[in-house]
Amino acid sequence: MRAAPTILHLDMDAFFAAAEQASKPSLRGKPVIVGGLGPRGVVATASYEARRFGARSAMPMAQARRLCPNGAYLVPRFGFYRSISEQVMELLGRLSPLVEPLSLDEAFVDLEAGGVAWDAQSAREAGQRLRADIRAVTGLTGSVGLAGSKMLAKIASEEAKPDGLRLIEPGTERDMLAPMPVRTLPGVGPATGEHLRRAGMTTVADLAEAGEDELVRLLGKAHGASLHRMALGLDNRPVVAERDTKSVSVEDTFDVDLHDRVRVMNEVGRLADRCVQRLRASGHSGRTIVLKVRRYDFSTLTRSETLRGPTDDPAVVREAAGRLLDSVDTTGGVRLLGVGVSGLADFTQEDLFAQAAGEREPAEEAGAEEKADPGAPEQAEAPDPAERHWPAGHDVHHREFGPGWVQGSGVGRVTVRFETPTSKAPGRVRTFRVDDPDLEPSEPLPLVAEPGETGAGESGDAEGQASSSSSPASRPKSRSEPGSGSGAAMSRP
DNA sequence: TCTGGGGTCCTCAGACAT
DNA sequence: TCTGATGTCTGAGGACCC
Repeated sequence: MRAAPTILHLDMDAFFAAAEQASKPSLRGKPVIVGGLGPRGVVATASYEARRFGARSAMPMAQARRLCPNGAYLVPRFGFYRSISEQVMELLGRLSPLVEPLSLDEAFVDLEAGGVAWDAQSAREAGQRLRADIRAVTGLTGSVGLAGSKMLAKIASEEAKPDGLRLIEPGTERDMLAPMPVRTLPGVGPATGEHLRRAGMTTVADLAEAGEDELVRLLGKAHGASLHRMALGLDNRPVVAERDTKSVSVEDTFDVDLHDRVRVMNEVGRLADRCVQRLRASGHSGRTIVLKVRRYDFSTLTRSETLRGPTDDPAVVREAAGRLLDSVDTTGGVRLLGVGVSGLADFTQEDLFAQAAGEREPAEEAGAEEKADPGAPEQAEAPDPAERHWPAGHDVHHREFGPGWVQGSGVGRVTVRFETPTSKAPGRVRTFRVDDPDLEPSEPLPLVAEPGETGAGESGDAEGQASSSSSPASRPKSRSEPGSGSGAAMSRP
């Protein structure tokens, strides 16, 4: 084990929700929940205000709404979060060449490799500086854990939350870990936790005392042995800057279970095409095609087929996925379909397909929020091109009133709050027809004001209903938004 | 109104080659 | 030719993480 606490773990606090609050002054200090707004959506992130009502990540959205009926419910804007994440990762890169991103809002840094810290004192100073820099550049807060290993640094950042720093002094690790619940250790989820509880082990000290042989007997060789080492505070995994991708996949959960076999087959083809787009965008081809089917009763099965050689040909992937579907009984209904490719190789054919697909679906790269609506009625084909969708929380610009964001939409109306990240006070709310030609989707504004910039977003004083023009509107970037109809309940602060 | 999406890793079983 | 041991590959599923 490392002597000096020079592994840093950064975890941004309630990242998606905090980014939305920073972007929307009227939501600051209020419960904000980001996630899928469709009937089968789950919470991606709840702000600390929403957590006080019991809302949590991975909770069904319907349950969150019952617990926190006055919260603001927003769909994720991954492109926006990614741009903030890049700023944060750049700050981490100044500390060390060894930065291991875990997700948009989390990363490990080896401070010793960067030469910025060699003992507890210098590590603490580097951590404090980093937190101040993140706040200055993004306006958001992050929590920092410092320890001699990745496992302990992650536990430390969890303890530091929100907006804090915790350093685990060398030599104190085992005493600190001993009383903690087994679920604290990485790799212990609900199933393993219950398994251990039935064996009489509830704390990390119980695991350490049980010994490696007993844990291997209970959990298998790899898991048992690594868990025993973790329980002793031993973790020598290095910080790895670059990891090879092992698989690429896409999946869709449908708002209503699919029963029509032809529709199921069409969806598999569509998913195969999307998967290949991703595959090619990442510069890979792959040998093993995987079909995933979640049935009406939530039972999940996968079928896979390994080809003679790697491919990035959409027709080949589509055909293989179709063959795999032939071996699956879908009577009763299908809740989710997924297509993936693994066994990746580092080459790709001419990118003709990606080009063609890019022309069809220019918004694809922006992430999951841009995907086609999986919840469309089974009979319905492409939506009316004149119909515009306004996802809750997304930025818009009105020719007269300026920048704002969608507070909610439904029954042919969209409600917009006109404010920007630098507005001094919550902005005014106005409602428009969804096809109002003066209203356009827009890009997110910077969260932190440039030098010399002042607050904005309070322009105009015209009343409520806007133009009744019925001229065709230009199409918004996002093709659809599950649950945007009547379900995008928003607080009215 | 129960349970997303995109990944990784591990285990186990069966087929097959040596 | 048959049998058993062993290793490898493939396919399926479970658990976990963010």
